[in-house]
Amino acid sequence: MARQAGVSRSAVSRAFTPGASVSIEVRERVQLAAEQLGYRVNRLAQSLNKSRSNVVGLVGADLHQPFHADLLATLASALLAEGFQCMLLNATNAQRDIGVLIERVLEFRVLAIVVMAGTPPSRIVRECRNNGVSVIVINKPMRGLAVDTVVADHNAGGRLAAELLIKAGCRRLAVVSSGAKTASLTRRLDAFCARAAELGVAARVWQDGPTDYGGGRAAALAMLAEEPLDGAFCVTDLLALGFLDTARTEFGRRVPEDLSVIGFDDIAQAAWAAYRLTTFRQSTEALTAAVMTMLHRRAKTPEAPRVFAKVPVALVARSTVRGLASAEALE
Amino acid sequence: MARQAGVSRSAVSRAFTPGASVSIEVRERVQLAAEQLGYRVNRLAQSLNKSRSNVVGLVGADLHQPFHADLLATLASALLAEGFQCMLLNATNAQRDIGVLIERVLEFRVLAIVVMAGTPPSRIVRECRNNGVSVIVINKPMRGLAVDTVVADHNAGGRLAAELLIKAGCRRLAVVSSGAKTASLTRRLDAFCARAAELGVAARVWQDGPTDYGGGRAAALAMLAEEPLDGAFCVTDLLALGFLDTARTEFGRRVPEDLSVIGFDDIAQAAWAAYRLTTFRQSTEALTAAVMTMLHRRAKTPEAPRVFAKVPVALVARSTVRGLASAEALE
DNA sequence: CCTCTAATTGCACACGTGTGCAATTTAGGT
DNA sequence: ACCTAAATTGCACACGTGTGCAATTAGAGG
Repeated sequence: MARQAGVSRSAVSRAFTPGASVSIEVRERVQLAAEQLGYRVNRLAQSLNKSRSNVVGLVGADLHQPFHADLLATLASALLAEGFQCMLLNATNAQRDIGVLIERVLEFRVLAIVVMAGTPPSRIVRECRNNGVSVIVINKPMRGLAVDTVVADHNAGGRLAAELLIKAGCRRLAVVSSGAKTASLTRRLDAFCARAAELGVAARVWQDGPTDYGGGRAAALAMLAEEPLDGAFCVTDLLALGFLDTARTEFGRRVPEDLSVIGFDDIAQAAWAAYRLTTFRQSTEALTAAVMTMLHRRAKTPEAPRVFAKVPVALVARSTVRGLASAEALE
Repeated sequence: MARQAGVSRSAVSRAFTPGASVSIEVRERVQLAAEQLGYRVNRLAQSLNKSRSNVVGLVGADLHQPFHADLLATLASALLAEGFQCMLLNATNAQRDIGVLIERVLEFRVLAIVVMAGTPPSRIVRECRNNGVSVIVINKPMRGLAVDTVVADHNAGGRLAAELLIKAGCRRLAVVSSGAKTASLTRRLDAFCARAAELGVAARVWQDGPTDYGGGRAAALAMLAEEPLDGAFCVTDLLALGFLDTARTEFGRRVPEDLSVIGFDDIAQAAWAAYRLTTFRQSTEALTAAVMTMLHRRAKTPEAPRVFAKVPVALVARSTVRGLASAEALE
């Protein structure tokens, strides 16, 4: 390659380095030769040399869930647009799994790791820090660990959900969650219960099964058979859709006349005509933007103190809460 | 590191190479030292040395669509389970976009590239071949290019859909597709039309808008206003769900009494109680398995002739075709 | 034409690993 | 105890790139 262009290897390197000291004549000669030979800079060698690559590890789970898929999509697009590469790690099993996956990606001297779901073992996180790999965690506050964190405002969502249902006249409330007691899910649940209690209404709590359509269905089957609920806050849209479908199909409940339902996330399916679910929008764009900001900040000042960003959620009023019309814009 | 264990650098390398010639004593000593120092083999250097990494590039698009997300999830899991790493490239825009993304990942000397959606420019494909990067394309037969291909049997699905609708008594048929005239979509559409024509029934063709819920909705709004269709084959579940919802909500059609609907893919939402859509299952597991087989074959014999695998689709009979009960198992 | 400065270029080293080759140690058989 | 074969180990090179340092060239000013 250097021979083909009639210059030294250094010249080639400089020709591909923006802002390096090369004459335009040499640069053109090199680029011509590269064109002919199909030459392409070797990122492996490059990264090896500076002992840091431009690869970002994306740790995810449950990609088959719409919200997770959306988050992955917007995050990956943003990273690619800014010149990073994405290494995908989708954990399937447990805690242990996610640890070994991160260890594998560390072998590539990644620039950073973004945790979209699941909890990385703190031993691993510390090891990342020692190796200069910044860690950014989404929707999971990790106490005492030196990681940048971005969370949606689950608390505000949960509280507002309680207010809306009670304002709609519901007095027999339930909150539907899953057996996977994730930080974000628990937060939504607790906020709802706390606010409902403040307003003098008790809420039945369901925490069992998977965090998906089937989980919501199971909750409805179990609870609606026992008592006549008139308001349910499901901590996830998937749970809400399963709950809603089952309430209608198996118990003949009319929504929102007999039963009001609120979800969380605002996945695409929530807007479908069969549901028109009232829910809270957790903006993947906003989360992604916060992540990108943190990434750049870390790149500039690696030793900066950890950052905590909170992204607001927005009520999307559709047709599953009694007396709350679509047109209404509550903040 | 070598010093810490009191051995040569070569010994360290061999200690981490399965089957290399090392005494167990040295291997243990090295592993102990590695533990203490937090040493981790550098894949960049390793790959640079053998001028080939164990990274597979995954080219996708429209990750927010359930089927694509599912395919990505199962594919990534399988690759990770076998020790590969996944680099995610989700193309957002056009043809051009996908080309530059692949070029970027080629700089990492990837082992292979799996195209899950979109059409890679043939110039790039040829370049991959020259660099010993195997290319595997899913659901898009590329004529004259040296790529391994795996496709689902869109043809069989389309034909069977026509037979089922006609057997159910439908005579005013429509087939709903989108403006994105993808190979797989076109294949399903053509097969449906051909079989319907063989059976003496004409089908109105809709090819416009995006390939999602909104596209199906638009199709329903336009067609049902004009003529009283009694059977529709939507080439994608998302299209089908949008079509079905709109037919019910906006036109008061009862499904399947007034109108029979068949989809394609069998995404999770198709099984939901609000829809119970009759569709064809395109198994992401089967597609993934075929890809893995091809990957191994290429790794063993790089110069082997191109392979073409066809994965069968299975009818999932639910409740949107008249007279076709869920229990029925039509092969 | 000379001198001083700035720009360009080449050399050589470092990054961390795998492996062929030769040297050394170990085991095994009599 | 000795000889032969096998196993183990170290040395040195290669992979492709970035960069400090020195050398060379170009340019400008007098």
